[in-house]
Amino acid sequence: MLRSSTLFVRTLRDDPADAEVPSHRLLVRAGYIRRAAPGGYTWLPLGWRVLRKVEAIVRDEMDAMGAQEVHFPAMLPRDIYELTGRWEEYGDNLFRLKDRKGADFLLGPTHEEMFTLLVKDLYSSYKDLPVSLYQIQTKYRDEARPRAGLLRGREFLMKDSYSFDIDDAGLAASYNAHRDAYERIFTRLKLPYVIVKAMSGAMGGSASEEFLAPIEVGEDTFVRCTKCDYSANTEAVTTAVLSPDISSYASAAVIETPNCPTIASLVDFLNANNARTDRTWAASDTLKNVVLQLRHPDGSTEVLVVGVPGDRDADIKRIEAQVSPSEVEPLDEAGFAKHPGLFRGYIGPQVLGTTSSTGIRYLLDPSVVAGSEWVTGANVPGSHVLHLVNGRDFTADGTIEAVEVIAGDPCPSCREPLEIARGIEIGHVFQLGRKYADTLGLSVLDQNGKQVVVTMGSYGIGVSRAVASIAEVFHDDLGIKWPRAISPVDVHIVVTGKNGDDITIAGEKLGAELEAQGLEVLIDDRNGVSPGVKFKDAELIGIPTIVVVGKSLAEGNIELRDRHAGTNQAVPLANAVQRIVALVREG
RNA sequence: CGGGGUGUGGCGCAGUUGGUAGCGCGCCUGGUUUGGGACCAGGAGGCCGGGAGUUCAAGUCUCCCCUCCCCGACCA
Repeated sequence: MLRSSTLFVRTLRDDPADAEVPSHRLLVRAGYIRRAAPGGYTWLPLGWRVLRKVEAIVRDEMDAMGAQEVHFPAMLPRDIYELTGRWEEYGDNLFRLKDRKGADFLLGPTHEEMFTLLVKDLYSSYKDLPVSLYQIQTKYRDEARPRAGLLRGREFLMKDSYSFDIDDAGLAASYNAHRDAYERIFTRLKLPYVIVKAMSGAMGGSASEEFLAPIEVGEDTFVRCTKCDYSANTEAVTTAVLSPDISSYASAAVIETPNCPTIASLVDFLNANNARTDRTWAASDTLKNVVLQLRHPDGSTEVLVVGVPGDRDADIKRIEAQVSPSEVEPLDEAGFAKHPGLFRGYIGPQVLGTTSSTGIRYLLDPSVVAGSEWVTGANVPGSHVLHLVNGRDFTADGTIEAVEVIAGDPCPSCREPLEIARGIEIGHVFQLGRKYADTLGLSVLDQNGKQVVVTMGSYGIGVSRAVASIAEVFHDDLGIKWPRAISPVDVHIVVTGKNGDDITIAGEKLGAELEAQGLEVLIDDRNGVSPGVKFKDAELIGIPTIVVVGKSLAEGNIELRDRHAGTNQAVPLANAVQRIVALVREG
């Protein structure tokens, strides 16, 4: 039985000034964690219990799906990360250190290399596969900006697992097994989640999904459909292509548009000098050509123009995700100087494209559909062209998802409006493919005696982050409200008597009986502490079931308080054990 | 890494034109209290983020560095 009188904890009456988000504030205030270093936290007894319970659920489900637990060192030699180029690639985010001989080491930010090499070390036949391995490990990343307590630290606990298969079908099965296990884990943790499509980045084609807990203080932005179950990271959203709204089939016509370098000035000019009869001109009638510069990994650069509807902004991050590993930036003055054919504000698709006069690659956002009609630059200062039809008057080199996704955009799956929300990434499942196996030489003999490169998946759950996310979801103004499965104990008994009186004796006896039934009990046995203080502490600490043994004992009752529901009911002491045990067992 | 803010006992804060540090909570002792963060009395606890400087004298002024928080960049 944990006793408040001796438990190593101190609750704070005031919010710590440096904590902004609720989970950070409450975990510190209730005595679960203490900051020990920039981005590093000490787990106090109550917090450590919660962390271990989350860990236990993760372990239980990983074991149940057939993955096997291993454990690597956190401190790893440089040469292994040199093999995949990640010693350099990871940049400043990697914690590096030297041993006494001057040899380089790092603190592992993730362990793909180690797992790959371990399997290579031990296995060499298709008969050994598939296999899934995992560990629950402290990870180190020298984040540019640790924040929000446990939500983004520089040292954190993560479950990472890796699957190894002989072929794509096997990988898909391993991937789905992990995905299912993750759903069970987050369900048991009572952590709400949405599974969003994520970018698979440079490797291309591989499936990648993130588990996000929809919480406002989260760092990830995602969209979800208000009607169907579509959801995606904003970078990974695909545009719903609608049929073009063609109002006329007039021929393209160049008109003079002096002093109209921006979309707004152009629209105003058209409405004043070239009004249409059916409606007014709008920004969405115009085609905006955004000039970008790609910086390729080899250091070379390439100018790229992206065409988007004039009422929408281009989302550089989204574009970048599709051209990764190349980097994207707007073309600067010096860049424009090298392309005299481009007149800023008057650029039109007639001079764009790899086969055009400029030879500049030209891509269109999918919302610029074939057959749609636009007002756009005439490639002469002070002139625009009307009725330019995609496919009739110009073509592009292809499409790229380019516009900034906004609330109300149509869902790619059902066309209903999308909404935008924030979330915390609590899990990620990813079909890695053969990237690591290739570079590290992990292959096995197949049934024909031929070497086959193994295909891998990698899967992560932020364990310490999950603790914070749960506190983020389950709290109120008074404190935390733990879900039963991960509460530091099952029952919090508040005894409001004085040492040695009937109330204290009854409370102690109840605690012992509950413990005999296998429950974990915290009893507030502090002497001389007023009931108000004990109630406040109990609410702050947030054990889901609070049992008050106090003045109602005179009528033979105890009080059963439900921290989640906020209810308080009198229960005869004689039935207390049975009632409480039933409550805890039913979860 | 850029912008803004911040740093004074465990926690929250005050500290004037430079004069040698204070309040509330918490903690200790004694007493009175005991159903919603009690009261009285007496205590302990601070290199005022670090360093350098100006000055007879620096929490306070100057310079450099660091921390934490927020926004952005970054983030398997």
